[in-house]
Amino acid sequence: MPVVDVAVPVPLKQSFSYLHDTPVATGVRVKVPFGNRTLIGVVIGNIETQTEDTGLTLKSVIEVLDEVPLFDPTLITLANWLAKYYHHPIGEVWSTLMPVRLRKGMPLTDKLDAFTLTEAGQDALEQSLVRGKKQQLCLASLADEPVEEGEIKQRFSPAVIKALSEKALIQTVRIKQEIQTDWASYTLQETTPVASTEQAVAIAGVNQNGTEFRTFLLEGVTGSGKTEVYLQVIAPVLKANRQVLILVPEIGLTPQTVGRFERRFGIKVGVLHSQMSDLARLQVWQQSRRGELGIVIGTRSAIFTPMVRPGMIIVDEEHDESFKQQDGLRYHARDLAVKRAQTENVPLLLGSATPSLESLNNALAKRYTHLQLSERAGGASHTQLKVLDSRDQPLQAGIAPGLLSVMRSHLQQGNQVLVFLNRRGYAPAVLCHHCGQTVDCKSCERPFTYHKSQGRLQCHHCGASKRMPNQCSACHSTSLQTSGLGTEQLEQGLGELFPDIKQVRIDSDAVRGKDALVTRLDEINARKYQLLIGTQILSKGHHFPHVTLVVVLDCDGALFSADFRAPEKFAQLITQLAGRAGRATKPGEMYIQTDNPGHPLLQELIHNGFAHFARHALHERKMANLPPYSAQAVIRAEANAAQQVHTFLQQVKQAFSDHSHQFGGYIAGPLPCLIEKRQGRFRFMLLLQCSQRAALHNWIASTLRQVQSLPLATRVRWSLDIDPVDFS
DNA sequence: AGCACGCCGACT
DNA sequence: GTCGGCGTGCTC
Repeated sequence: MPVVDVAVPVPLKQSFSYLHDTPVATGVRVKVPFGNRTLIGVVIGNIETQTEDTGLTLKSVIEVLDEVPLFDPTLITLANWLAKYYHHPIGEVWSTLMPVRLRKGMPLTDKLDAFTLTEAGQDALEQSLVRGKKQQLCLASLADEPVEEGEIKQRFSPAVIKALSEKALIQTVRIKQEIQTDWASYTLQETTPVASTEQAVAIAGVNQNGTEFRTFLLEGVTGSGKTEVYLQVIAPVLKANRQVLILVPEIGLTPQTVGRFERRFGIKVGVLHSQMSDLARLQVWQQSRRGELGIVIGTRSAIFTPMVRPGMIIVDEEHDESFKQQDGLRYHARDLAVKRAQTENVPLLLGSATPSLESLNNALAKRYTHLQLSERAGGASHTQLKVLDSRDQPLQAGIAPGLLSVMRSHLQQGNQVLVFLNRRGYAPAVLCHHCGQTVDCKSCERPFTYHKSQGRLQCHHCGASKRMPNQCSACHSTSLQTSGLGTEQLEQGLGELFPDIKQVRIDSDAVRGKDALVTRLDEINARKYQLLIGTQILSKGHHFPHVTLVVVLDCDGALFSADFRAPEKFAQLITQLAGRAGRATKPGEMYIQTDNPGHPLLQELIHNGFAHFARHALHERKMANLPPYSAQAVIRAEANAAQQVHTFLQQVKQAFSDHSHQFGGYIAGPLPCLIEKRQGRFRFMLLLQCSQRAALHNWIASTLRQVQSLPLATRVRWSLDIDPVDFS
C-alpha cells in the first residue's frame, strides 16, 4: 500500500508516514490520526510502498481534503527551505504559511457567501424605514448587488448585521465568484507621468533585465518617487499577463497605497494584512492562486501567497523591521522574498530611502543591481540636520536651554514643532554629562549596559557585571547618567514650559483604536495642535507640512547601545522623519541633542546623509566582524525561575562550545534580556556567531539535538532566532 | 504542543 | 478510599 509523508502541526522536527490506498499528491491537505487526536497535515512526499524494515505500524490517512494540491512546487521548496534554514519543525512551517481557514481543514470552494437584500429590505431601504444610521448605510451598500460576507463584516459591526438579519431585511446567498484571469488588456486609468531622468534610468534598469531572477536595490531618498518607479516597472509585467506581489510594512498598507495601484491600472488589487478576517484573507489567497489578481499587496505573511503566473516581487521599505516575524517561525519576509524570487525565477525589487545594511552590502558587492534616486521630486528641499551639544547644559525637561529657545521661536511664528522620543528599547548605556565619555567594559572596550532592576552594569559581550560607578573615569565628574531616561519628565515638563501651546502625544498607546491615528493626524494637519510629542509611528508614512522643527532628544542611547543595530535603526528613523517634515515653501530644520557631538557616525549622518552614514557603518561592522560580515543566531529562554533559565542556557552554551572548534563559532552569554522579566518570567539569551553563514548553520544543526534532549529543555520556554534583528 | 500515564498529598 | 497536583514520555 502506498505510504505518504505528512507534515503534521506539532513542534517536532520530523514528518510522519501514513498509509493510503492511492498515492496522494504533494501539497494536498490530509486529515490524519495523531496520538489520540486528529490533525490536519500537508502531504510533503510519497514513498511508493511500505518499506518493511521500519518496525512501526503505520496508521492510515482519515481523509484527503483537497482534489488538487493547494501548494505548487515553489511553495513546497520554500517550506522545506524554511524548515532547514530556521531549524524549525516542518509541520509548524506549514502552519505558518497556510491561511488560518485552511489550517483548520476548511474546504476550498469557488463559491462564497454574500449578503443581499430581502424584499422587505428593499422596501425598507426605499422608504427609509430603518432608523439606525449604520443599518441604513449597510442596506444601501447592498442596494445594487450582493456583497461578499467578508467585505460587509469588515465595514459593519456584528451588531448591525445581526439587527438587520433578525428583522429579515438581509439574507445570505451563495454566489459564484467572477473570474478575471486576463488583465493584460487593462486600460490605464490615469496617464503615466513622465519619469525624471533618475527614475527613467531605474525603470529601464529593471525592465531591460527581462523576466529572469535578479535582485535590484532601489535606494531612493524620501519623496524621490519610488512608487512611480514601481508602477512603471510592473506595467510590462501586467501586460505580459503575469502577477506582481508587493510587500509593504505593517503601517504602510493604507487605502491610499492600494488606491494608487488600482487607479493606475484599473484592475483589482488583492490586499492582505493582519486585521482582515480569515475568510477575506483566504479569498485573496485563492484568487491569487487561481491567477485572478494581477497585483497582490500585503504585509509580511503575504510572501506566502501562491501565484500561478508570477512575474515580479517588490519589497517596499525593505529595511522595515516589521518584515521580521518575532515569534514562532522567526522568518524575515525580505530574505524570503529573495529566496522565493529565485525559485520562481522572477525579478525582485527592494526599495527604501534607508536600506538595511545587509541589502546595501549586497548591492555594493554587486550581488544586487544598485539603482539610486537622489533628487526629491518637484525640487522639494531637504530638512536641515543640526547637532546640539548638550554637554554640561542645565537641562529642563531633558532639553538644553539653546534648544528650548529655538523651539520657542518656531512656536511663536505659529509653526508646529515635533519632539521625537526615541523610546525604542535600546540597551541603555551610562554617559558622563560633562565630557560625553561612556562607562566601558575594560576587556571588551564596549559600553556597559545599565540594568535597572539590579541597578548594576552588565557587559553584553563578555557578561561581566559591576556596580554603577560614582565618577567618570575620564574627567572624574560625578554627572554620570543613563541614556534614554527622562521621557516621562519630558512629557510633563513640556506642558509646564509651554503652558499656552496646545500639545498632543502620539504613540502606540495614545492611538490604540482603529481610526484614532488617522483622526489625530488629520487634527495635526488641520493645525489643532502646535506641539507634537511622538514616537516611532510618526516616522512612517505620514507627512507633516506645518512642522518646521523636529527635535530629537535621546540620541546617545542609540549611539552607545549594546545592540549593534541601534545606530542603524536610529539613522533610519532620523532620515525617515526628516523626510516627513516641512515642504517646499516651509523648509524644516531638525536638531539632534547629544552629549557626543563629535561621534563619527552622527557626523556622517548630519553632514553627508544616510547613504554615507550607511557606508561608514558598514565599514565599522566589517572591522568588528558583525553582520553582514558574520552570521548570528540567538537562543532565548524564559521561565518563572531565573536560576532555571540561567542553568539551561549554561548547559546549552556547553553543548555549543563542545562543537565550536569545528565551526569557529563564538558564544556570548547567557545574558539577561533587555526586558529581563516579561509576564512574570525571567528571560535570558545566548548569542551565537560565526564568520560564515554555512558554518553557523552546521554548528546549530549538529548541536540542536543535544539541546532538545536536555532535561531542562522541556521545563523552560526557549526559542532559536536565526539572523536576529532585535535583542530585547 | 497536547495528551495520557503515573505516582504522592488533602478531601467528600 | 478517590480527586488532582504536575513530572515524564510519546506522537507515523
